[in-house]
Amino acid sequence: MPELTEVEAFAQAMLRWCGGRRVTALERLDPTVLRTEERDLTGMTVRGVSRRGKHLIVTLDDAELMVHLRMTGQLLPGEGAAFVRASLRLHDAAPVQLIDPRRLAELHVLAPGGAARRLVGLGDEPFPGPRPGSWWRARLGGARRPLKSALMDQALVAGLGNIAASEILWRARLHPTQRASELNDGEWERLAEAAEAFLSKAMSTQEPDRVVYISRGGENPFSVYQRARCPRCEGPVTRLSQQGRSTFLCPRCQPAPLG
DNA sequence: TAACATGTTTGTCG
DNA sequence: ACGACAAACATGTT
Repeated sequence: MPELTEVEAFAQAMLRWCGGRRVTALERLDPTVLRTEERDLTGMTVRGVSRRGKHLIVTLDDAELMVHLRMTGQLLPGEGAAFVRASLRLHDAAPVQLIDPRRLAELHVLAPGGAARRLVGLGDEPFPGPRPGSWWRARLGGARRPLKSALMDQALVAGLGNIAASEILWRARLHPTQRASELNDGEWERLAEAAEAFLSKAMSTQEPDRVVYISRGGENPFSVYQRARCPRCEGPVTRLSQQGRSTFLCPRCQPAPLG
């Protein structure tokens, strides 16, 4: 479900759902998602919610709750949803459910400062932007890997996933297999503008309290991801495989690099 | 039914 | 050190 913009939307929603509330219990309905438990949250008040890459961090009086939703995790206030793996019960507010059919999500209850310690090595934040072309060049330009692979490397830039990478490259008219180290300054600038445009548009699409990405049977909000035709040139969208993941591109708009 | 899935980690090999 | 690849995690969707 989530990449940077969805986690950001979840973080903002979490602040509305839990901000200033006192925790009455952290219910663990499935033992696999609760990976770390260094504190008992009972009685603590939620002081803030933030995001770092694809990690969501809830700050409490004497603890931090760090969540990674991985592929299929979601957060939703209420009770009785399908696939609830944990539930944060609150005083005078609906509980917040961690939902994850696939059970790959991670929940860490850490001592203060624990999240930052665990996130050492995570790359810099592209959002909120804008970031200039030189910013992207400084972080990705040393990689001789395909540009898409570098974009998704969380140690270089934090938060971009498989969909964002395809969408940003399409907007920038850059080919996914192009070596990152071979981009020129104009191409870095195009990447910078495309990233800013994609991230701000994806954020503006999010509705308060209804964080949605690709919804089953719903509209596809993307330009190339799982699309048949390029909305810019009407040409066919093609798919290739990189790092075992599908990359979508418009070969007309994103010409393959020479050599 | 087999292939695929918005993510990350670990191990292997070049 | 860098990078490509496969498998693993565990299960729903197409």
